[in-house]
Amino acid sequence: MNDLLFQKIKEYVELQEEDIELLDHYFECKAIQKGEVIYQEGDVVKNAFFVKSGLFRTYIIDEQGVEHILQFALPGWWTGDLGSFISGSSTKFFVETLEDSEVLTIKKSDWDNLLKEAPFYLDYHRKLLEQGLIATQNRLLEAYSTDATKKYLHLLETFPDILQRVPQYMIASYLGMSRETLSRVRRQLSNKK
Amino acid sequence: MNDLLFQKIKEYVELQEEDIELLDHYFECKAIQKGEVIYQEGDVVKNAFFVKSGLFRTYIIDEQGVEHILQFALPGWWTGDLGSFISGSSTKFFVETLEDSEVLTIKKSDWDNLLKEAPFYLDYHRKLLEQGLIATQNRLLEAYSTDATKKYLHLLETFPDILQRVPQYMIASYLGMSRETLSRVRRQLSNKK
DNA sequence: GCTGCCCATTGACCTAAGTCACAAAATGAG
DNA sequence: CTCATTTTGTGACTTAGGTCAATGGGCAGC
Repeated sequence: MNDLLFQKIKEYVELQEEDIELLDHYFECKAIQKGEVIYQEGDVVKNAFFVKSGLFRTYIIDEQGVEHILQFALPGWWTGDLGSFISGSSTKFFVETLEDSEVLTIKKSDWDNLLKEAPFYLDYHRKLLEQGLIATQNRLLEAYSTDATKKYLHLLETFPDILQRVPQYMIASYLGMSRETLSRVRRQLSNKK
Repeated sequence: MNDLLFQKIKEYVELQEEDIELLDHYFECKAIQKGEVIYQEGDVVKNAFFVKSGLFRTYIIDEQGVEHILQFALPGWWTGDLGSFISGSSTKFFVETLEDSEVLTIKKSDWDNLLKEAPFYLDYHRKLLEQGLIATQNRLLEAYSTDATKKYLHLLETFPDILQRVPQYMIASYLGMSRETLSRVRRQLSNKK
């Protein structure tokens, strides 16, 4: 069942019985194996993905061939590429599972219907966007005003368990530093204790 | 009149005659002098601001007392602090005019009414949030994957006129570099030509 | 036409983080 | 259990960009 989705939506808006039926109608559950790349650079993203279980990463490969991780998506989060999904342009991102995962997917046309038909969904989506924008702004400020150690400590506070689930070099990429730097940050922190 | 607001909304959704009347009813025009700080750290942001003319900056002051500019707002843009406005929490930001400006303001309760009563407005706001989130994600990736020269060149492409209107040290802050670095980047670029 | 102030430039030096290269763990497949 | 692959740790060195301090230019107010 799609309990997690309902629960997450309820954090923002009220849900009636018929709303739940509508969601059940539109969303499809799908299992995805660890290591699968569900979208890559050049693709047009035609589905939205709600993570039901497992873990995803979204990353870009720059001109020098270096990966930069934009997002990890844990259960209850959305993943994909909003820009490509909305506009139909091709994406610059790669979206990949880091663990065996389950997602709820909805295709673009159904998504648009849902937004049109279901005010509660529009409202939920809007509030989610607001939160997403605020969070991304904060990350941008962190990128500009904070050194490597503080970025790492801040991540530990906000996602204490991510370290257990993701290799360090991906954490480093997410934080915008080299894996060597993260390794040294960790050593310094453990020496201090 | 509020033509610019109508025009910007029309970029995303259709507007009927009665919608325009509704907007006229809710929004108030206000002139703000150059150099005025309309919100500062600790305030609760109680209005949304649509820039009709002039120029704003939104910045933060970090623990070391250094300013970091998050946004310049040109005519047709919104400014303020979304997080504080939505949640009623106090803001970490300073919002300041860089030129004599005019804004359309709307207070929180009216904003909420508008979202409730006017589907077109909800839709407009949603699409604006989507664009904002995409743009901020791109800036974050740029911060992590691009050197000082490329960041500057990219800004020149996207806002060719901003340089004429804003002191260089603010551009540097917006780009996440020191004013000295920006100065050297500019010298190198002019030497190359 | 002065006087001050703000801003940009420049040089000298410093430092955080990146890069490279290699070694040591850890993980996982058979 | 073993071998291969992935991931992490470390040292030596490089580098982009930051910091500090001094200089000079532009322009507003008088």
